Amino acid sequence: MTVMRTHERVLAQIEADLAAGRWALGERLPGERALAEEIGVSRASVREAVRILEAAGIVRTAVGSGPTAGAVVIDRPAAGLGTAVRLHVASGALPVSDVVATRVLLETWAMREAAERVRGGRVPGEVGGGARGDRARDRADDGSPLAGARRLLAEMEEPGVSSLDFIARDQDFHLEFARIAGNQLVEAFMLGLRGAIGAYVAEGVSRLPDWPTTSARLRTEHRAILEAVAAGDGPAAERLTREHIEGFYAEAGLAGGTKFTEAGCG
Amino acid sequence: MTVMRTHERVLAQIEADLAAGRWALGERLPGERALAEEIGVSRASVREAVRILEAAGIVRTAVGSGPTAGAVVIDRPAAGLGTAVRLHVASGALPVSDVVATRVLLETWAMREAAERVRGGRVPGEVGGGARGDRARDRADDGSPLAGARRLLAEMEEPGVSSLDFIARDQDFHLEFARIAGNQLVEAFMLGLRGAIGAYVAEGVSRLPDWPTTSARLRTEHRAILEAVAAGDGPAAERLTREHIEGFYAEAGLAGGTKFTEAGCG
DNA sequence: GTACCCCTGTGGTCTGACCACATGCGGTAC
DNA sequence: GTACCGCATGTGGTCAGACCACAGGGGTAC
Repeated sequence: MTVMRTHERVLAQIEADLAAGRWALGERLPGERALAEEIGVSRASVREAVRILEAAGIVRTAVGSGPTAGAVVIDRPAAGLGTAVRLHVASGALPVSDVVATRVLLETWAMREAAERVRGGRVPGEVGGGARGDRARDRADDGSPLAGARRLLAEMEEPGVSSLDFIARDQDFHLEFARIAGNQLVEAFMLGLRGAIGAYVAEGVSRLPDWPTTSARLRTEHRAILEAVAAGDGPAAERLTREHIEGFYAEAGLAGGTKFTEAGCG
Repeated sequence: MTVMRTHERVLAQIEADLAAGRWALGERLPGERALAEEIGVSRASVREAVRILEAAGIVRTAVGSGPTAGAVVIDRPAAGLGTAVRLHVASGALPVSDVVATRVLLETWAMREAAERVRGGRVPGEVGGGARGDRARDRADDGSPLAGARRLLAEMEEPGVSSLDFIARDQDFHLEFARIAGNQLVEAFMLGLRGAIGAYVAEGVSRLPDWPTTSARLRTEHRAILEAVAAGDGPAAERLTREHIEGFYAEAGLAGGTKFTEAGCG
């Protein structure tokens, strides 16, 4: 039995308190000084534990005074997953192709699941996942679970939209179906992967020979995917999504979908 | 533009150096004091950055002297992913049911991909993934890519094997196919999920009414999966795996997720 | 040649201090 | 009574310096 380091003891204590429900989402942890005295360690050790919590997306810290200051319990699993993936890609041990292949795997699953849920009427509500609050979801809900996706699609089809704006809407479009699929972990992981390979995607876009043509094709594919989901056709949604993503990465020069195609997942 | 905090600057600097290949796998970072002076910050800030790297599975730290001491660059993405998932489950924002569903998703993909790769003869080598070294893989290689899986299967079928040993072999059995599938990120994520819900699985096993009967069924299912992979039958491997995992969680009372969360976190 | 011991460098931890910041209270001017 | 202003307060952020335990390696005594 090895002796725990001090910051590990602090982390374990906080984790246990979290599991016991000591703090709800949005509530504040005690101050670093108070926490240090409570556990009987130095403030530096508490800070190291808080750093890990922050990197994992469990808390966010802010200076100052008032209810928004201090270490607030949040829920951003994507932050932690994305950080870990990004660092491993940077260290060179994790190939980008594996990251892309994993993204394809998750996205195709999410799209198929979303279609099945639309058909079965089991679409989660807007706030069903709790106060995730990663971004304002202020779309006007016309009653359809696909209203958000349709709005993003319309924004992507506006004339004169920049490639950066297009990519951002594109990613939100994909993420919207992950939300509909109703698995928070998959949604978070997709968001994390997106952050980890965002730089590579942007670089790939800059190398595209003809962006207007590419974006037009992407718009057509998006609409086909949306209609497949709306029709509840899971297999079609999955196939279209796989072709959509692999086609983009192939055109952008990021080989990664090839292996997946050969695997015949679909 | 917000000003980066000091430990974030340190982390960004180290990440850039990692991406530039300043340190290879197994090499040591400069000492904390040297790093602090090099970047022009205090040692405390360097330590906070190192904590994040350590939690992400990028480095491991050790005291003392010699080549093994200090912050050594490693490659354990599962550590970071598992930590983040585990903390979010502890905070109550991430339902165990989502974690289980994600595990099913990844495992069925890996099993299908493994089958396709076996058929195509594209099985990665033993050390293809680099010095991950999560566990000794000392099986005698008889030339078949499934030798490791067969050995684990044989160990699970030995008379008198304890339930804990069985579960450990079971998880290694599943992980073996993730390795064959050749996606390091999927393999790492499966390992991380396993760590995050390991305690819940152990508890579920203890509640099983009849372990000998259950384990006998699991052995039969394992053998069927192995043969499907060996035959290169991806769809069959995927179907058998899904039934295998979902059947186990259902029998262990974890299918609902909600009930299980109450049992584990209450 | 061997066994021992101390020197050195590592991370681990603590203490105490100061800073920047955001809030909210209380005083003040009108 | 109201509106405004400024400082007290508590927060995280950062730093400097110190001491400790630990593991290795080289020098020394035999």
